[in-house]
Amino acid sequence: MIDLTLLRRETEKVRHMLARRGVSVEQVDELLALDIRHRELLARAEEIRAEVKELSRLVGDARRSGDTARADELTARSRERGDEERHAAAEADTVAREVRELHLMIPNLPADDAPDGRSEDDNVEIRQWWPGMDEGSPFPEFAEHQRVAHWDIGAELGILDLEAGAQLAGSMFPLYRGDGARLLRALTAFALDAHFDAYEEIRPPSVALTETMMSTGHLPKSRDDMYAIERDDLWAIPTAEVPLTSMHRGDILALEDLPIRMTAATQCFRREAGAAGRDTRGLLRVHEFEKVELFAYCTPEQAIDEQMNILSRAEQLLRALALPYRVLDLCCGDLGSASARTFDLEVLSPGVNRWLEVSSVSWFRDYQTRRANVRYRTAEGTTAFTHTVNGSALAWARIWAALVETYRQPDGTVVLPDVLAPYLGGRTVLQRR
RNA sequence: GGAGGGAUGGCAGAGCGGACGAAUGCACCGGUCUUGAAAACCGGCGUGGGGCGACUCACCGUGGGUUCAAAUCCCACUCCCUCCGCCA
Repeated sequence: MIDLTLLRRETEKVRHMLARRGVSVEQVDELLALDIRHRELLARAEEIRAEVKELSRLVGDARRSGDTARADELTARSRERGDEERHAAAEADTVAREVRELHLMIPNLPADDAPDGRSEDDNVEIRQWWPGMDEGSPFPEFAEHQRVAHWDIGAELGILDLEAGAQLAGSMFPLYRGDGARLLRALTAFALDAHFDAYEEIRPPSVALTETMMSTGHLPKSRDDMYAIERDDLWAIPTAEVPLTSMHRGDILALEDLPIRMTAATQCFRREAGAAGRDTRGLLRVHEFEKVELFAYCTPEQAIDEQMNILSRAEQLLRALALPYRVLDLCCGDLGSASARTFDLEVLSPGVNRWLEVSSVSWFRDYQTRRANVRYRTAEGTTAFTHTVNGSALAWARIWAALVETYRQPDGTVVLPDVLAPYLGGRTVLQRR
C-alpha cells in the first residue's frame, strides 16, 4: 500500500508518480476524497464515544454514592448517545472499507530512476554478458546442433516427459525424469550453496493463508493467477517471496538485525490466466516450477545495495553456468504492481532462439511491509516500515531449457558446465539411457 | 477426529463488570553515588489512528454479542499445551 499521509501532504507528487505507471488522476483523487470523508466520520464517532465513556463514568460514581435517581437519568442519556455512536461508527466503518478496497488496488510508486514507458517494449537494456566477453570475444554464434528446442531434446534423451505431466495434472505441468530430474535437484543445491554465506536458508510451506497473500500484493489484485484450495482457505504460493515477506509479519525489527537476508527453494504455482497460447510450448511458460529466491528486509538506506547484491548474485550464477544474458531495467508501465524498480535477467536460449526471463529482482519500498506491518526501530527510537527486496537466483524451468539447448553436442548428448559436476555425482553428460 | 487446559506489554505474571492501557518482578534506557564497574536509590519505559494543539480514540489471540460501562460475561473461530484415536 502507498502511504496515505504522503498522498494527503504531497498529492501532486503522488499523482505524478502514479501517472507514470498509468494510474489515472481520477483514481487517485477518489482515494483522497474517500480518505477525507472517512476521517470526518471517524472524528465524529469518536467525539460521541468520548461522551458515552464520560457518562458511563458518572453512572458508576452515582451508583457508588447511592444516588439511584441520578444514575438512572445518566444511564438513559448514555444509552441515547450510545445509539448515535453506533450509527456514526457504522457509517465510518463502511467508508473505511471503501478506502481500504481502493487503497489495496493502487500500485506502488515507481522509483524516480525507473525508465518511462508503457509496455515491455520500452524496457531499457542496461548490459549484456556472454562467455569470453571480457577477453574480447563476440556474442556467441550458435551451431546447428544447438538449434534444437528443449522439448525435442527432452524427448530424445528421455529427461523431460511433457505428455506424462499433462496426463497427471494437465498441460503446462512438466514432468522431468532421470537425468532431467536430477539436473533440477542439482541446480537447487548449487544455488543454495552459493548463497549460504550470507542468506539464511528457509524451507517455507508451499501454501499460504489469504492474509499472507495480501501482504505481498498478490491478493486481491492477481487473484485469477493463483491456485486456490478453497475448502481450507489456502493458496498455492506463486513465489517464495510470499512466505518470506510474512516471516516477520507484525514484528518490530531491531536496527542492528537489518538487513535480514534469506534464501528459499520452493515450488512456484501460477495459473497463467490470460497467457493462453503465448510462448507456452515446452518449459517456456509452466504452471509449476522450482525456483531459488533471495530476499531481504532492510532499511530504506540499505535497499538499493541489497537489491544490487541480489542482482549481482543472480548474474554470478548465470556466469558460472556460462549462459549469455542481458539485464533489463523495467519501465514504469511494465513494473509489477508492488514494485518500485525491477531488473529482469534474460538468457538467450539458442534452440527456441529467444530471450527467456529467468530472474526478476525488485525493490518494493514499504509497499509490502505496510500491508504486512513489518517495522523496525530507527536510531531515533521511532518505528518505521521496513523495506523489502527480492529476486530469483534463479528460476529453473527456463534455465533447464537454456542449459540443454546451449550445451547440446553434435552427437545429441548434453554436456553441462563443470560447476555442476559435484551436484551430478561427478557426471556432466546427459544422454539417453 | 475426541476430551481437557491455556492465550494479557520484550519476557514472566496479576487482574475476572465501574478512572485498567492495565499491578508486580525481570530486562531495557536516563540520572545520583563511584577512580571505573556492580549494588542501592530516583526517574523513564507498548503500538497505532485523528487533531496545529490542549486532547481524543482504538488495541489484553481473532470476529461477533450482552451492558449506561467489557481484559473481565456470552457465542463462534484460530493457535499453543496435555491425553486418546488415526497416520508418513
